[in-house]
Amino acid sequence: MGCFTCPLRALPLFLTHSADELSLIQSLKRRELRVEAGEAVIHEGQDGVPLFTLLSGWAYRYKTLSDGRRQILNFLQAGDLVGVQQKMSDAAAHGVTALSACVLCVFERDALWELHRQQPAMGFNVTWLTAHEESMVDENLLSAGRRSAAERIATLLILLFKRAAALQTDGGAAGVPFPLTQQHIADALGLSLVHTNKTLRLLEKRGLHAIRDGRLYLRDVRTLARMADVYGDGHPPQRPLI
Amino acid sequence: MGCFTCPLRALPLFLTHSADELSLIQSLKRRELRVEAGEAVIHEGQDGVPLFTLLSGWAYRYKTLSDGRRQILNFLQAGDLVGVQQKMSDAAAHGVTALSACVLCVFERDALWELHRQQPAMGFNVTWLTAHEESMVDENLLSAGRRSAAERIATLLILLFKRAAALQTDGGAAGVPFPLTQQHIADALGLSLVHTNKTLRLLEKRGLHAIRDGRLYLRDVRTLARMADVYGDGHPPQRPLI
DNA sequence: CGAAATGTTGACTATATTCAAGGCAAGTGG
DNA sequence: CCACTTGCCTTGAATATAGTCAACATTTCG
Repeated sequence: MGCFTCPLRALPLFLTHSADELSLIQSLKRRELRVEAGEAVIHEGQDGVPLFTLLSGWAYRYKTLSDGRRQILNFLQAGDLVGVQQKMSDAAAHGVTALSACVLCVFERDALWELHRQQPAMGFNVTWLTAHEESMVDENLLSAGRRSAAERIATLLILLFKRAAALQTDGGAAGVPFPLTQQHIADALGLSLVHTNKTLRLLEKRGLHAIRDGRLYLRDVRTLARMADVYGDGHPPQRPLI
Repeated sequence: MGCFTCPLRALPLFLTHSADELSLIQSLKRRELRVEAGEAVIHEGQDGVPLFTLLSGWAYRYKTLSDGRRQILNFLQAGDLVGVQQKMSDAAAHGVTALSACVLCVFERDALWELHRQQPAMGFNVTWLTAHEESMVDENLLSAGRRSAAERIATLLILLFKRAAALQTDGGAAGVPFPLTQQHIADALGLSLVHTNKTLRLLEKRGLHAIRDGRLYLRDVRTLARMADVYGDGHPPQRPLI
């Protein structure tokens, strides 16, 4: 699949790039990788990890403790860059696993450096995407550290919904795909599975949201947003796509 | 103060950069900024934030909820880049406050782009530092989400100690500076002040660490490391300094 | 010296975890 | 086609970790 005709780029969410930039990206692309739901994209502690861009599907980054406790760090959706941190790893890396069937664009080993070297604007975009992902982890840390269970769930639902809606043409009017199980939600929010279930049911009974057939519907965004205490009412800004 | 004679660069922790690279950094530097302990470097939500490098002292990044609950995202020490995320802000930004008296190097407004444009290697280093900071937030999220109070404190003490020790010539043999109050520890770990105090006293009574006169001493690194379940026994890798 | 910030401790409470049991839906093999 | 398994969701009861409240000690600093 050629980068020039990549359907993702057609979305208004993404910035347009010059022909030179697209050629560079195209030249660094090695292949596409398909993984099924539940399969690992990167194993925790693995090295020699290439750079990927997630073209479609959902995945998550996570870390585990030696006794098996798992923390999901953030969720990845189409357009997200995967594997930047592994290139800089000093401390233990994280794993990446597919939540749904995914297609990834696999870049060659030194793509990260070539992007910076050949097209500084693309290097800047890598920095942008990395800083942007960090700000999502920041938000999750605020949740895990300081929000109540209900607030955490409200925050997660709103933020995932917004991101997913920005990838759709209808803006989420008919809900968005939602491939997470309650176990994923629990692991992302630092809650137990049982407590996650009870809190989720509570919010649903109050008419704030619904999850059915693998789709998420927000029924009362106003109340959810008040609970979550997140700003950024409008649409997310345009972002680079590598 | 000239970048070529910057005392920080003399430390073995930092990579050496070429004369061209240093000249560029020097040319982007506008001034030095001194802030006292407790003063804000960046206010939450502020915009038009310049890029800084922390030359000496400690600071912290944080986010707050509207009712005042605060989460410290990570701690900043000499050599850390400050303000990268604000340049990319879509969601709410974070604040940065000095923990001790600090000296910061202030860069001009478009320094981030000039670094990428004029010296791709320096652009790559910005990406490196950003990804590295993200991995520290990842680790803190693992703590807040999945570790017990004692484990969280053990993790924080070890990681802060290692970073601070790498900036000293004695490697931390006589302890390291430790300008945090228990309130800061609590806010970083997602614990209450009271519980933080009790847990800290417990670990100290067991002979694992001591905090006296604003310095941290690790008395039993082995046990702390086992509690924390962090890998990375050796010294941190060399890192770029901008 | 007095005020304010920080640290310490006990008693009580609450939020969230653990344990246990069962339900439902989808997939598999006889 | 049906029994059986498996994964995910649901619920109640008992328990535990951590939070809140309150009081006081200690240190720092003007």
